[in-house]
Amino acid sequence: MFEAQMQDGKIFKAIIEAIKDLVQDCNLDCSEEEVAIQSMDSAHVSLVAVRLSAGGFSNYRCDRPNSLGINTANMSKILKMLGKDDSITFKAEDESPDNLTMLFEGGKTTIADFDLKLMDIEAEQLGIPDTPYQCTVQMNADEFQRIVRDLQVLGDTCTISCGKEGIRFSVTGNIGNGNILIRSNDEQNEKDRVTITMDEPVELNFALRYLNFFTKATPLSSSVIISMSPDVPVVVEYPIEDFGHIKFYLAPKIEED
Amino acid sequence: MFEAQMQDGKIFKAIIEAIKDLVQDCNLDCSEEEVAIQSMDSAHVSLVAVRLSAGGFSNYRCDRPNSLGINTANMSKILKMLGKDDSITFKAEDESPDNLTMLFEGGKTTIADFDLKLMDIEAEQLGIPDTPYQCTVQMNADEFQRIVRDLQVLGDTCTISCGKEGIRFSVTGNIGNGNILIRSNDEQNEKDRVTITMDEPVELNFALRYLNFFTKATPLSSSVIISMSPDVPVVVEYPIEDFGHIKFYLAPKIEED
DNA sequence: AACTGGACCA
DNA sequence: TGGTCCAGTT
Repeated sequence: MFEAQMQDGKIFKAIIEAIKDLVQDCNLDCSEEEVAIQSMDSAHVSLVAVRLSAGGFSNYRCDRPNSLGINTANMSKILKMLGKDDSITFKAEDESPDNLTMLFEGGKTTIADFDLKLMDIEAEQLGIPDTPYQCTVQMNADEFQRIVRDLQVLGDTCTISCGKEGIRFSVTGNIGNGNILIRSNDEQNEKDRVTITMDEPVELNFALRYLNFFTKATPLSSSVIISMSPDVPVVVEYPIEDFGHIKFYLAPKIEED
Repeated sequence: MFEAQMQDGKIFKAIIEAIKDLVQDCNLDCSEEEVAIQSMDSAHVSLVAVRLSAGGFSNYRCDRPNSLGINTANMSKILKMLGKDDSITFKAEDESPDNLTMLFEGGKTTIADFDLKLMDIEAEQLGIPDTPYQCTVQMNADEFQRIVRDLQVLGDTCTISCGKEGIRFSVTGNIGNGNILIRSNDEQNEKDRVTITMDEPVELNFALRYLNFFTKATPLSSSVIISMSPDVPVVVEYPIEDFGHIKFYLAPKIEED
């Protein structure tokens, strides 16, 4: 038996909205410690990893590790029916369940329950090396979203350079070039603070198209954490309060000479 | 001579908006007691019945019963010009009038009047049995609208089950199943109150497409009254304060075996 | 599917 | 008056 209640259901809704453009089908990997999602996007370019630790749920029980294969578009359709302040209770059988049952509870009078048909999804095992990164930047998530959206009008590829003084986003395109520099600072209010932790400067190129997909997770977090090392995928992480995080991985473009 | 003034013209506008997707042409049946509309929808699947009692109008005079055949789309176009707080005064001749004249009066300075061309519409007489129903549920109209809209993503057919404890809306579809249960209650504020009056439980299937058409009448009323008996059409009624009601009838789908 | 404008609600 | 939600549009 798997059963877990999330008080603030819109967190789960936001997660599904954040990944559904990248990932068609994925497993909810439920264990005693967490509900996790790990999946390459449909084009096998980027990777999504979600962690919802058991401690964030108000009730959590998972007798046996289990993978629940969902179609994200269908899940999204059902979550459209989630009320403003509804909680979600997830339920599934232990042995190869056919359905994931979700209870939406809000006002006292209304209870909605939905069965989402599950599917078998082969779990490609994805080794994510947990190595330290050469540069890590924490900044406002809305600002990151705006930068990535804005720069897309100039070109497809964004150069992200991280040094002590700050992080720079640069695009070279037909109509012109652009540079946005975010300076490291120590603002009073956490929202505007920009924190940089680094050993050596790093400069890497990325496809703006994918960075834009990642920023669909912006509603989940006030800040975003960008981690880079030479020649390895960048990590774009949105912490999810009480639960864990959603992380996106994207390999750098190789410099064309 | 027929002449009637409706202080709050947007009630009539809302009625036309509510029925114009179902009914192309219909008669305004004017008598000493009321203005009534009765019509099957174009596909002859459902039935609309409106009653506006003479008492709701601020001036009412109907010398002779008369049927004014209108095209709802054209009526809607004229009503688009109704001002925010305008009253409407309807005027028509007794003997087979060619036009229905409508006066829109709001601020003291502006008066608009429009003549809508009338047409002859054969009045198919529609016997609506006025039998008591086995289950009657009164609930919030907005909530009913939301449920019917939401469930449409899961499938075409909705099972409505009414029992003592509440009313349940269920849909079975390809991507999964859904159940929304509204519990009978005795809320303080009338808006959230759910009242169930019943002899025996009833369970019937309906086309969500039509239930959705009916909810176009939601702006007319804070609550909706759903009445069901086995094997007869459901009645979805929106009371219209001071005037009467708009009722929709829809035959249940026969269980496929 | 994303964006937009419009409507309703707080 | 601003925010949110929904429907229509590209």
